[in-house]
This record gives sequence, C-alpha cells and structure tokens, in this order.
Amino acid sequence: MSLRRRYWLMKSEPDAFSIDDLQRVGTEPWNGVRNYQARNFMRDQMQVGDGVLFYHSNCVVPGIVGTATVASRAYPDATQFDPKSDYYDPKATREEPRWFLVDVAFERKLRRTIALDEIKQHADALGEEFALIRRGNRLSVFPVSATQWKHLLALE
DNA sequence: GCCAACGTTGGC
DNA sequence: GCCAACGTTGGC
Repeated sequence: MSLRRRYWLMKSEPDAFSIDDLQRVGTEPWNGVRNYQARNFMRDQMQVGDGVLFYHSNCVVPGIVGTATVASRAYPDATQFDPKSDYYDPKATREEPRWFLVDVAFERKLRRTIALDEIKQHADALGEEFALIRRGNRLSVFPVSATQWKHLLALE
C-alpha cells in the first residue's frame, strides 16, 4: 500500500468559499467542479491525506492563502442531482453520476498570502509549465509536485 | 466591468 | 467529426 503523499492546488473564489469558511466548518465537500480534467484529478488520483494548496481566485489579491488535506476518496457531487442548485446537471443520474468530488479538510492558514504576482516571479524554479502561471489557464484543480509545494510554501 | 483564453455544445 | 457560437473563468 503506497501512502506517498501527493499535492494539489485547488482554487476557490473567497466570496463563495474562503479559507476562513473552511477553517470554520473544518471539512467541506468540494462541490461545483464542472470541468472534466479537474473532475478526473479528484476522481482518479486523489488520496486521503494528500496535501492541498488553497488558492483564492477572482479577488483583489489572488494567491495561496492556506493548506488543507484531502479527507475522502471521490464520491458523486450531490449538487448535480438537485434542480434547485446552481450546479444542477440534467444529464447526470444517480445511476450514472457525471461529477465527483472529495472532502477537503482545513489544515492551516498561511501567515500571509503568497500572491500570484509573487509566484510568477518564481517561474524559473517552479517550471514554466506550472499550471497556475501558464497563460490562459483556467483549471481549478491540478497537481503540484513535491518540489513546487516546498518552493511555494518556502515563500511564506 | 472588460475581455482574452478556452472548454463545451450542437448544427451540419 | 468539424467548427462557430456560446458560456465561463479569472486576472487586471
């Protein structure tokens, strides 16, 4: 049984769900992801205990604001079945769910935000292919290497 | 609020 | 299976 920890970055708009919200609730089902690539990472690759960089997007200072851990294996995102939800998907059925999520558990808030601005200045060390700083990237869930993880948190 | 980038949808 | 139209993301 391999328990080697993997690392991820997960984006959230703080107006919708912030690191403070996660701290308050402790654990949260990461619902609303409606992108196949992001879904596949959660469904096929995430393991309990994996590390998560919590990123605030679409806000005044976008950047990494905390860390979390993956707290469950993937299971169907209940909001896809709920006609009243913004995330309702009429093509999904309980027999054949289309969207999956994992639970995410609060670990800690960073002492300060590691801003996107600053992260960009470390493109050389992080690798130009790092999804966060690749131009036009919109993925909200993607893998981070152990080296990138260390490098990013060392900026704190 | 603008708009570039890009994923998805659906007509053909 | 192409691709134009459309919707969304997210930095600025």
